[in-house]
Amino acid sequence: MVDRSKETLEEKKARVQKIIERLRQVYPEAKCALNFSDPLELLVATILSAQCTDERVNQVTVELFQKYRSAEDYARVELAELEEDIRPTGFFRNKARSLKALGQMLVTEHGGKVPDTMEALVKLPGVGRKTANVVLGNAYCKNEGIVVDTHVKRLASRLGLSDNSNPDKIEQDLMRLVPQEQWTLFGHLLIWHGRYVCQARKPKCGDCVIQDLCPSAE
DNA sequence: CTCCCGATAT
DNA sequence: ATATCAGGAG
Repeated sequence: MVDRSKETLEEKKARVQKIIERLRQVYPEAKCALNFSDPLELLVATILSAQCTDERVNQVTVELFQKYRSAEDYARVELAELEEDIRPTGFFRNKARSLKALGQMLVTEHGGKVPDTMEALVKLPGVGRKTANVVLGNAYCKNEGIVVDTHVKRLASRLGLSDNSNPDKIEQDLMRLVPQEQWTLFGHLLIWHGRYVCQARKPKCGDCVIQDLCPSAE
């Protein structure tokens, strides 16, 4: 199907455009699956989404966002109480510790608001480039990077778009292949496709619309 | 690299 | 039984 050994950079960029066009047709609704109504809610939901399905996060945040309406609310709450409020999302001790420290830092360093730059976001506790990219792309409509989560990591590898295993290096590889204005869209499309077709355990290559563009297709 | 967390799918 | 789920810190 795809002989990647003798594919030039330009050919690979063209293949990426075909991938984007096809996935756009299949997933016109692809967007952030986490429910939120402001940057703080999205930041919190994204931290909770680590090693947890979006569906479960959305269940927890219904009540969480009614109780915690500002950075101050996270900064003030007793750690044990916050742990119980987010327990079903897993890693609840680490996440609760991050959220409380995050709330405190937002209050002391950013006037209680979520910053809108990569530099400031990744300095926040529990926030790496993946989480920062989700907030920048979906709450602030900025294409400062590409979200590399478990789905994007897996699909970038299977599609032969990166040979690296480090998420930051994968992101750099992808940013060279995708025009900046498509960075956020690209992440959503790969995540949708990874969730429904190109699954981790048993990819449904028979149902895949980019099978002929994939060096790993069976 | 390991650890953190537990529900669900295979 | 084991792998996986919109990761990040030590």
